[in-house]
Amino acid sequence: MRASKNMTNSCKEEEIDQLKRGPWTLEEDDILIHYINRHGEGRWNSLAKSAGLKRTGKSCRLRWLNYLKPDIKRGNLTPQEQLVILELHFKWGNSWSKIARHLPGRTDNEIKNYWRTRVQKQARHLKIDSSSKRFVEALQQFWMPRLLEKVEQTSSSSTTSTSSTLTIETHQKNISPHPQEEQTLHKVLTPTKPSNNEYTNSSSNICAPESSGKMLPQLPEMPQFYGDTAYYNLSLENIDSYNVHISEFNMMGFGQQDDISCLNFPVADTYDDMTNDTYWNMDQLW
DNA sequence: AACGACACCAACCGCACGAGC
DNA sequence: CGCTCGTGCGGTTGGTGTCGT
Repeated sequence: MRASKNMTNSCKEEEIDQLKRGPWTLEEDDILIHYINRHGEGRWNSLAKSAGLKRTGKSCRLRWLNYLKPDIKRGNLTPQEQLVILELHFKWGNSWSKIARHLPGRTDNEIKNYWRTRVQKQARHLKIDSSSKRFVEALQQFWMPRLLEKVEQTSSSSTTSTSSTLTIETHQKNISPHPQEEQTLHKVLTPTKPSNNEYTNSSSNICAPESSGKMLPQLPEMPQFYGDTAYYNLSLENIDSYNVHISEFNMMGFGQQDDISCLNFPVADTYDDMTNDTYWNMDQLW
């Protein structure tokens, strides 16, 4: 009995020794794709054996889910996707797979990598603990507005894609004004400069919450244009937070829109160090 | 051109959990 | 009840490409 058990163990060890590790070859990919196309996913250990792959079931599963699956989206994360990641991370923390479910075609691994390489890098840069409230607030105050700006630029420059409707809500509260912060937030509210040089309040980019289309009372009638960027003559002394509703991202699978359509940006206390743009390496965001 | 530092990301690892026996 | 197996998850590692000196 013991002998047979030892034999089983040694056979298993031998099998494990023979298993291949490291990067997948094109041939292996091909085998896995064809096998799954014919037999479907699941039972990864037996799948690996039946397909003749000298890989663990785990390895096959990972390769399929993170790389080979047909609906996997490749390439850089869009500003929209980055916004969703940031917002959902505030909500759920490092639940990458949960976050990934809201980003069709993106894998938990990809999102995790994005967070670790890009977001945490900013934290290191700012010398703040990435899990700290301070960093979260910094992201909400300086990073997300820039992403929003990017989203807006993308949507306004694109004539064919579904436009992103950004809905910005303000709350009243006294906070100490900060000049640089002021400029940042002004730019969040930047509409695309109308081609005919006329700005109208009917701009669909900025409207009241709940998709009501009502204009924000805090927004001035006319922005000041400097180049292609419009700056509102808006005092931030009374603004406590933004709620940004992203109601029409051109992305699939937003069935649970209620969960994520409202991006809440509380404006925190002053950030003496972080308000300087040089602390934020925006080039690496997209 | 050579080298080191750094960034990115695919792949691996260990753990947890549920199902089935 | 305890064991094994399959699966999923988050954290970590290592290979590779890029950039600066």
